Amino acid sequence: MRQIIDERTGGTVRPPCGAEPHSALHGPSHAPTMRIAAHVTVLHEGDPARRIMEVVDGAVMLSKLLPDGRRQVVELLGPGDVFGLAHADIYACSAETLTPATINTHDRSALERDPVLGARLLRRFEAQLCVMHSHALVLGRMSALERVAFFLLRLMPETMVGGTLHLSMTRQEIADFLGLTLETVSRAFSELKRRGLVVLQRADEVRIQDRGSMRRLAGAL
Amino acid sequence: MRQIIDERTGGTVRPPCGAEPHSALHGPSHAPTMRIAAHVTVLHEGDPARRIMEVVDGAVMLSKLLPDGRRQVVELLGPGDVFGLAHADIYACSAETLTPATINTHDRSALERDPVLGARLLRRFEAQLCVMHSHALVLGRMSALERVAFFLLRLMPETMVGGTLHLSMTRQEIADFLGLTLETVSRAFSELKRRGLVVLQRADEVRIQDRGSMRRLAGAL
DNA sequence: CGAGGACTTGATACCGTTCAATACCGGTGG
DNA sequence: CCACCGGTATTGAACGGTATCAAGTCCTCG
Repeated sequence: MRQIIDERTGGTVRPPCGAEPHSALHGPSHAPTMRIAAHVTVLHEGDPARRIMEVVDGAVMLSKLLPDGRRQVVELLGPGDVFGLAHADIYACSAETLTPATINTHDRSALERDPVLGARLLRRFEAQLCVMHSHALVLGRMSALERVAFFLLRLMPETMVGGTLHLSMTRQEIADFLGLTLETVSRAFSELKRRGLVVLQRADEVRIQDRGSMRRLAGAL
Repeated sequence: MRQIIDERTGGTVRPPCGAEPHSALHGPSHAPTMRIAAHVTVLHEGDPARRIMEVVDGAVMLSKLLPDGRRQVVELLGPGDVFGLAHADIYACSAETLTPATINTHDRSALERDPVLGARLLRRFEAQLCVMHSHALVLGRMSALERVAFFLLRLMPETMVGGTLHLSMTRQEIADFLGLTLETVSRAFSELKRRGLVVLQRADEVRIQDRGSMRRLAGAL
């Protein structure tokens, strides 16, 4: 059995589990904005789906569980990304903050009425669907080393060239995202380090040393 | 090296490769409907993305390639599903018909103007995104046998209980969808047959014998 | 009847998992 | 300040599932 839901609530209130997280800190009742600590589960897979959420700031991780406890992190979200999707009025994924996050929520009924919101979500869904397509390629066809290289490139935007990337995920979370075990992820990091493609200041601080080789490994992201 | 694009054009014209498939058989020029034979590549990954397509009838497969030829089938589409998505005005996937298909195309610019179309696409994108989430779970965390069981259940709707399912995909295509090799897919079919969960009239005609066991294998679809 | 393609099955190799031991890091209390 | 502790990460050894390589079979079509 595996530890699934991390309850290191960073000191902030947790929204009323699975029901309506209506803590209106800012904004009107139909689109409240919430400030949430890191490592808080915002949504539970299987709960009734009443709201759609938008990440304003911070990072959120969506995951799904198999009955026997195997977990897959299906999406990593940043500012602008949308979650709280549903099949048959049931949330399809759990959502957990990776960092402190600001989240905007909309009532699903508002979706029908607000065409501006609809247009924004449409663009965002298209982008997220494209990312999922790439991720299917990663999960279905790439080796462990390639997956980790891809992961790091994805987290390190072109802009920040020489910067140090802070990973806000544990090896286990990265493994669940990449369809590997934490040991294999760790070995892959060590191998990338050994080859001189990355430098690990600490376990959660990476600097990409040789971006060209990384790209080649990741199949040209 | 692998055979990637299947050119068994079933006798029908192939739309002008990658450019605007404007064969207006039915409907006005801004939303032409095309009738396309089986095994025709409608869209090429990397081509400029001008249009959004909707499957009216038939089955379409979306796939992505790695530089070295490895392929992943990222989505299987049926009536109502949408494809032709893009990052940076470039098609993110290739699209190939699995059966004869009827496809509706919309100019991307029409998307901005037509809120009814937008609302329909939004609902559909949400559904497809949910399916991709499940697929990530399949690719990242399931064994070969589980993947094939999941695949068959997904293709066999609840309604058709005792019916025979006709697979319009080769073992290679199924393998590329499930992140396996064709040999492993074949072995999985044989194993399901051996266990009495399915009956194979022919290689491409399956009957699900024991739906309960299949569900258990697939992790309750 | 023969040819080609798709599928099945077998033998072996390899990559990633599993199990286990050890190292590291931050925090707490002596 | 240091010893200790819990959680996380790294590393090693053995195992196993899937890929790979290679026949051989079945089906369809000419």
